[in-house]
Amino acid sequence: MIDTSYSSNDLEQKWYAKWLRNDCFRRKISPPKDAYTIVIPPPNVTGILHMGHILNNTIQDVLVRRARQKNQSVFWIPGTDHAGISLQIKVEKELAKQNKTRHDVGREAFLNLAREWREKHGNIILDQLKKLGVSCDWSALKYTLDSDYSRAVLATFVEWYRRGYIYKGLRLVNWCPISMTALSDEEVIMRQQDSSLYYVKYEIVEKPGTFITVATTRPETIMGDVAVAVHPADERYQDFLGLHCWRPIRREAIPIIADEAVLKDFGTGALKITPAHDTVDFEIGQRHGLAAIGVIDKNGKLNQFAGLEFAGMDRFKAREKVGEYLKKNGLLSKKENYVNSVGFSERAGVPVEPMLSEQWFLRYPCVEEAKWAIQKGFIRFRPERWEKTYIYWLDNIKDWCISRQLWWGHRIPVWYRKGKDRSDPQNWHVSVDGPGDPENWDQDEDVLDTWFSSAIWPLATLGWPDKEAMKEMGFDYFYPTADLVTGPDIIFFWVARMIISGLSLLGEGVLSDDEIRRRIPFKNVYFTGIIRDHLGRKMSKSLGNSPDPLDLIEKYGADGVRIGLLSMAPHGQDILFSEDRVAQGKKLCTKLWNSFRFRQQGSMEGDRGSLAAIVERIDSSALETDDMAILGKLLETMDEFEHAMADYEFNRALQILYTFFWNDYCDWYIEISKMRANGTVWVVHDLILRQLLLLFHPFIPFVTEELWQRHGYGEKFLSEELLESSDELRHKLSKIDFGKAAVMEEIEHIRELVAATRALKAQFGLASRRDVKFYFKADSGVKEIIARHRCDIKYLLLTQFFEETSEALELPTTVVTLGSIYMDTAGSLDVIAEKERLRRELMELDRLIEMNQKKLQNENFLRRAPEEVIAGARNLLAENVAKKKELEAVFSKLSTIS
RNA sequence: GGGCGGGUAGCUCAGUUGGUUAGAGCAACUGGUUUACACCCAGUAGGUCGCAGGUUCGAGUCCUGUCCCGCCCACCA
Repeated sequence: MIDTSYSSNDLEQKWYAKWLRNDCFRRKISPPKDAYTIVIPPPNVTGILHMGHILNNTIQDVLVRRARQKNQSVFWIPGTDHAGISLQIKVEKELAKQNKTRHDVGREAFLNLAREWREKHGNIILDQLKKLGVSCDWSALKYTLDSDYSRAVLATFVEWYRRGYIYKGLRLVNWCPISMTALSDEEVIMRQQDSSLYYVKYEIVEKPGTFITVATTRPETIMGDVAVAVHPADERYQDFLGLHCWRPIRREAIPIIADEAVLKDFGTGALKITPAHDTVDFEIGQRHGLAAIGVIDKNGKLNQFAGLEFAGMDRFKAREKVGEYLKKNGLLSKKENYVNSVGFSERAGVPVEPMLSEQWFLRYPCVEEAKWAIQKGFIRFRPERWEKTYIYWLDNIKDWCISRQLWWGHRIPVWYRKGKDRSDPQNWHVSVDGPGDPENWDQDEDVLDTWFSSAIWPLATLGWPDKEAMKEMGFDYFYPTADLVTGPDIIFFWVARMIISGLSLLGEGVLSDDEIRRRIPFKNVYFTGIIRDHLGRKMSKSLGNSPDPLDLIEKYGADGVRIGLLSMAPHGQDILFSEDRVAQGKKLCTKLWNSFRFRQQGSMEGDRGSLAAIVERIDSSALETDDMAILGKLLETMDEFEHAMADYEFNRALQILYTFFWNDYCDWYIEISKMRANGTVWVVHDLILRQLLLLFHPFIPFVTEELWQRHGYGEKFLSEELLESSDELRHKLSKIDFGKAAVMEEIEHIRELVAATRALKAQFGLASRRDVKFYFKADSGVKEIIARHRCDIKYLLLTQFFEETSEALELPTTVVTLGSIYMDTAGSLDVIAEKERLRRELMELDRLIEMNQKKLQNENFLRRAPEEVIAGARNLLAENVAKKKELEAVFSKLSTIS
């Protein structure tokens, strides 16, 4: 006999190693089987495993394992992402400890340090994933800086450049003064901030002594002002249009212009125009042919154009100083507290500086097709609502700044002819391999945004664009992938861009629907929720509110963690983490383990090496209603389970399995089988347990594999076993006639009877153990049913005495569908208390009866409600009336006693 | 400012297209070493389904309004 519990860690390590050794997760290009592909969202090499990864990868593993069970040819592609800025910052911090910057060591040495770091730490997260049991094909492991992957990234750049989607331009970009690089709009997060609104007076040149006042939150950029703008229809300022005013610092005359973009009712209605440091101003400047004067440098400090007094000063310090300066000179009419939104750098956590800078941009290709793919349902989002977010983004899409002033990443494959004008495309060389005479060229210093490389993840992991590699990886077979599992926070960063890349890069020309279907990178996107702590806060390192997943795995087993997390993950909703749920997951595994201990009580003889063998052993003539009911329930459970899984509702699917396993199988069927441990019963157990292992396996792969092997269910690994659908199983069990005896209903009634009687006993404060006598009164047709189950009933009620009576007894009673039960408390009946109990129950019955009567007297209801609803109401009424009659009979007898 | 999601038992959540008496787990309480499991079994209690209207024979479910909580987007400087 096995132990009452098991060591999850030993068992999990053992099976994972065995699965790998036997290539269980290896892809096989095997048409005509359907392919089922998932690309893992590549975790950052700088990251450590957190609860989000656990949830995300558990879901993928469930999908993938279930696809294998359905005889699909599975390919789950793992990999990691080089994490551009994030890793670069890490290495720079290391250098800073030695008081060095990356420039001190130089590009090559720096890259070597980064590579070393990645060698050392980069694969930790993969090992952690393995602990979780993920069944990726590790032979296909990809890293975004692998040489073939890098070539794919560069090829993408070159191709889009060739087609005119990539261009270099002088634009206002989001500049991070800490990381010293440009950022995309998506990497800027808006935050509310307490700041001040300065009202600054600009003197009119043509009317000395007259002022126009502007309101600004950024006085430190005044030195870059090139105009003051008002709304063309603003009556207050009509007289000033065409005039000039003095820039208050670095005094110079600047024009007063009119532009529609100015809001009349904000501040004073007059706006200072600083094209070099504000997006609106930049556009206004463009419209009016104004110059742009940059007064802030790349490091966030003011430059010489800010004037000697402020040059070299940090921008926030300068804000204060300029404020003081203005006040001193009587140019500050007021300063008020103000809350506004400021764009912050996602990584560095400081406000980004809008800055004029020459960068590479991508004008997104295939934007309309990318919308179409969703609108036509070629790609489906779950939950669907995210489609709106996606479409909205595409509708408002802006060109993507793809160059980064970093070293760690894919270096932009553009070379400039030495000594020539870099801004002239005539002097450019753009190719994957570079020019043949490299000595005459300088390569662009910048690298590409990490997300640029992530955008081709589903393509490049399958070998694209190398024809040979694509063939070897089975591109044509495995692409498009089936499901993508990720968080909605990266719809723009990643999901949308992958869709665009797929659509654009797998060919040119106008896309037909069929062509779109061929090119999309995935057919379904499942968006997980965000995991929060019990207070609803996002889990994060800085808050320290995230449990270490490895600790959880240590404590509850990977199986427990997986199932616990899934059970608290409602469809696409945020998840409040609770360790209790994980503990519950572990409990389920232990319970499953123990149900097999029970099975071992019986004879282990008989072939259970296959479903056919087990079915063969079933002697259908020996089956009793209990057996048929549990088998029927199994089929019903499988039906519901399949539906839930098809809808990606994992927690519901689990709940369905859980209820069947725990309540129907363990609490009921196992209990009653103790009364009749014969061969037939054990075969039924074998069948149920086999199916349970298969059904649970995608969720808890380890413990199910262990039990599968221990009980000799087959030659193969459970991980490689197919699972027949409920219909197929129903067909295989066709020799059993579930329909003829309404067996499930019969068992339901018996269960109701037992539960009600137990409750009756408990209500009288009688110890479960105490043997009490019971009588039952039932109609003639029903007596047989009770008689058939008398043995079970007696066992479950822990009584020696359960006999028929033909009339109502003056004893505590409960009325169920099959009849009335009376409990003989052996003279210790508290008549008063019992009458009180009955009175309360009768009141409740009266309420229900009245409700139903009213309903059934309503002509509209009778006319309009569907028949089965009316029939249901009638039944209910009849039942309750009968019940009331029974209880009243007892009640009146009790009355005569007292 | 626009959009989305949520408000159901003390807690975390289920509740298909409106239809029998609104469910589960956890926590609480009561009783149990019943020959798989105390990581267990049996039972009890706990809800005016955020609020107000409306549609309907019938509303947790549909409509309108409203109040909270959370998220995303947005150039009021």
